[in-house]
Amino acid sequence: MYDGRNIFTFEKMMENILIEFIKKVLFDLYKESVSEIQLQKTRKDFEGDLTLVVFPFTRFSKESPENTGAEIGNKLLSHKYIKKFNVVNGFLNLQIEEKVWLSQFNEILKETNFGFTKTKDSSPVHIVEFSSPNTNKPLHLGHLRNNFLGNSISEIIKASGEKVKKVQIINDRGIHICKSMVAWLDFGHGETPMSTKTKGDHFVGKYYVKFDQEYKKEVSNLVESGMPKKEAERNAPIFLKAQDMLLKWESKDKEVYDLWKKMNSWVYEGFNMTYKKLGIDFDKNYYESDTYLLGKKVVEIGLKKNIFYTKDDGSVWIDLSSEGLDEKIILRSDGTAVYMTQDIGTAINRHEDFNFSNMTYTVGNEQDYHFKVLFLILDKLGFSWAKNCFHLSYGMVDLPTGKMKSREGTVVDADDLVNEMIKNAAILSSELGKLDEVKKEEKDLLDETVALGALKYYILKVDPKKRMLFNPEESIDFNGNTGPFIQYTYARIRSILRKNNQDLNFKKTIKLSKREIDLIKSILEYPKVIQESARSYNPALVANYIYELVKDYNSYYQATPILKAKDKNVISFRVLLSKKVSENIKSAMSLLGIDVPERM
RNA sequence: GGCCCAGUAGUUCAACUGGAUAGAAUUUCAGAUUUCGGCUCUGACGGUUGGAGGUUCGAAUCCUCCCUGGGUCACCA
Repeated sequence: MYDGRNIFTFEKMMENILIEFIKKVLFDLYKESVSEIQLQKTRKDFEGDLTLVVFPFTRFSKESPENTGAEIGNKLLSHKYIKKFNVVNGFLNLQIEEKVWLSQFNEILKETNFGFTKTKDSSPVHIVEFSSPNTNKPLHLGHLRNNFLGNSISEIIKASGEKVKKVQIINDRGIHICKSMVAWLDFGHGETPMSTKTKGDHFVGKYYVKFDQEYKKEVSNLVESGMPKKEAERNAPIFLKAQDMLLKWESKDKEVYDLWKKMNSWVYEGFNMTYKKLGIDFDKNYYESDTYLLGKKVVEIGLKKNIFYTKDDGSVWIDLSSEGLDEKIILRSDGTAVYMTQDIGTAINRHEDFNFSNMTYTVGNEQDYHFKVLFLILDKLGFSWAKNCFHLSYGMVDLPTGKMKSREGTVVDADDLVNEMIKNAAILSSELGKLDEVKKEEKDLLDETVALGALKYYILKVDPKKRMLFNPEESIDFNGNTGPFIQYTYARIRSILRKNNQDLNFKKTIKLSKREIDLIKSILEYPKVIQESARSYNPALVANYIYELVKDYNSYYQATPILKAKDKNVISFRVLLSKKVSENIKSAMSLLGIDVPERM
């Protein structure tokens, strides 16, 4: 779906030119028309830029891979871009003329948003759903992976040339909210987030926990007085109160509704603080309390098309057994909507809102089955866009102690974690003492930038599909493959740029070192990384890319004087090269939702 | 139990989607600055890619069967 765009990627351009030439050479040599040519980047430990795999040609060359490679290599030398070649184990490594790299570097110097594909009016709209919290408790570590992923993939898809709308569906209704409400009425004595100086979502979360405690107490009391456990669980007074409250809510009982609004507003206030700190925003929020009624629409469509059927008790179902799945309920016998109903409704609603061509749901992999069914149903209902819906399914976040379990109190709270990280960043930066003359507010901001950089990078560098381990001790480590390591490299380049006070012009006669060619090659890879990362819904590719780039640069920096180089021409080139690296770092980090500091 | 996903250095992650001698980080050890920011750089140690077969020029990657861990199969979301 990303085909057909004019993407400025050096590799692609190069490949197109060379592949045609290679085909011609092959035909001249062996009278064979080969359609598939594998041209890849040369691995670092070999000499060369691009590598042609020659094994497939031995079939008709009737020669050893080595001889075949040499034969082809000799012919390719006549191409003006090709300087040298070598053959190792049947891999033909081609070395590109230096001036090609230099002229490419000159090209991208003119680019302002290098790597990004501009969106046009005609660009497709892509909806990305993420976050989607419940309003009965604050965000935790799992939400952080969700938010970082969703936000990052949105930015990446945007950079790849699509229009992106970030949305979330807020689960603001249901029995879980009623539990918090009941507990607050019974035990809250009218206290509020303001009166207790508590963040709203934590405040409401406290009562959700309180409910659970009371509920357990009541259940065990009932069991002690002789009631069977199951019965006790259904008849605990506080539980009955919550159920009653849900019914009142659904009938829009004014008192209940007002309370619900009040408590939700506390939660939203808390969420907004967290989102703001995380640097995350949405183009549109959907609320379950608005969308749960959409189910009716869905049911009508489905019944009319004979895709759904009604059981005797009035519940509505779909039979997916012919697809290897099972029967799935669409509407309860009492006419209320289930999760699936409302998801179908919401999807339709969103298509009406945005006329999107793609929609991506960022939701944990425990819901793989749900989305498989959802997309299948949408398809059966005849929505052509159903095939462009995608579940960005990500693995769970584990702790060194194992799984996060709310019952065992091992859930890592998002706000706590972020604050902890900021504290650590502050300690570390004061130890280093490089910012002693910087103002307090600026320092605080910096600690936040570094802390969030560490956290986001730590989480985003791993493949979303994979379950990951969150080690609190390692996450505050700022050495090695970490966000702050990258930020530091950026700050160091910025420091050079501040110090340089000459005009930046260099002659094309300049001689490039191997490290410089490698850096130029790395810079040129960026557009491809964006496309690849968008196509595979994988921000980790961007993270890996930055890390490689930064490692290469640090190594270069260590070995090469920049401002202290021999002549102005060389200084100019090296400063510009550094500048371009810093721009790529900043740009790529922004795709991960990470800021980079001028100094740290 | 059926279905789905994962298993790679001690640990945490990579591997350009079937290509070369499986790479980084971390840990441990040994080194580097009369130089632009040492949160830096260079090197060493560390692997039967869970196991067994198969496919082919070539497998961590594809197929089959096991083993291990997780998820999911609700008129919950």
